[in-house]
Amino acid sequence: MGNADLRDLASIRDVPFAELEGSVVAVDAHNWLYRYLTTTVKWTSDEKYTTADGVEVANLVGVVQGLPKFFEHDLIPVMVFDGAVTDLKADEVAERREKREAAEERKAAAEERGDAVEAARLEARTQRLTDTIQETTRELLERLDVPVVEAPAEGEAQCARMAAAGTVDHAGSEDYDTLLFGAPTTLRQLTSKGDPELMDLAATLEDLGLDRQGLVDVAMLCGTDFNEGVRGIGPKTAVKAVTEHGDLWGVLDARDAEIPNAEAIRELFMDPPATKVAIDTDVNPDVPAAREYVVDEWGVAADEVERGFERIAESQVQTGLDRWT
DNA sequence: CATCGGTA
DNA sequence: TACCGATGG
Repeated sequence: MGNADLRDLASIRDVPFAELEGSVVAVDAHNWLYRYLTTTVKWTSDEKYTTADGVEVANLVGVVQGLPKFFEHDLIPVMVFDGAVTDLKADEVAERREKREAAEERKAAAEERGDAVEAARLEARTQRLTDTIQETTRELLERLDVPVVEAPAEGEAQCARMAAAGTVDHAGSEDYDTLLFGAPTTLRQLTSKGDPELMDLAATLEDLGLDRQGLVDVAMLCGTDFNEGVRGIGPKTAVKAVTEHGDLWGVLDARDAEIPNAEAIRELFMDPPATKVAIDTDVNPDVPAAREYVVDEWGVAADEVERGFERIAESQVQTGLDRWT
């Protein structure tokens, strides 16, 4: 499950926002939202982002605080939602559930002994995107006129294929799967401060002397979301081995190793389920409607979102003027 | 997910 | 060079 190994292999460089102006980015919505649910909620009380009915609304705050970054830099976000969980990922999902349950137990224990800080920290690990969260996020995005895409399966894959097809300029995600799914470029760190990072597929392949299939094979040897890696093989060894033995099968033969479902996983990375879509990039947020939804309909404290809405409105004025000059 | 200290 | 467990974000 360690695909952080890919960071060592990928060609990544910082790019100033100025170089990205006008770009359309297919953002993995789950990934993006998750950052806000773990960071925004983390150090605050549960009640603050929960309605009287116990409905989680931190996502709404996250969206309002997170989107201005795109608008202010003249980037057009396309939010891509996950579809069905891939069968192959069943193991991984089960593993996550176990981790989550373990974290929930520890959190309960922390609460028991009155350790609020520890409990809050663990809370972050037990968060997940409920149906309500997905639904209210979509409703808000609709009011902000942000394009939304439903992926047939992995959101990451859909983002990557949209980038590969030229439907968007870049994929946007914090992790590395988009590289394996074939995104020519992926923007990372769109949520944090400072300039984003651009992960470049062609440059990566050039550096490693591999083709895309070779890169997928390397990743599979190191371990991906869908398979355990081969014991004793890390990024360096994997590149050397694939170069030497030609492909995944050659390496597995030589080492007398096996990867369950290797054929299917390899195919999944090379040609993942994704749908062709057209994106309307003429985005005109209806800020009053969005504010009404968040504040009046869901009861989020106005001061939590006011600044975000202001920033969105201001950036619209800006780009509106730009269009006439 | 990133980083780190420590081990094999 | 890889693996592991811990930890902060």
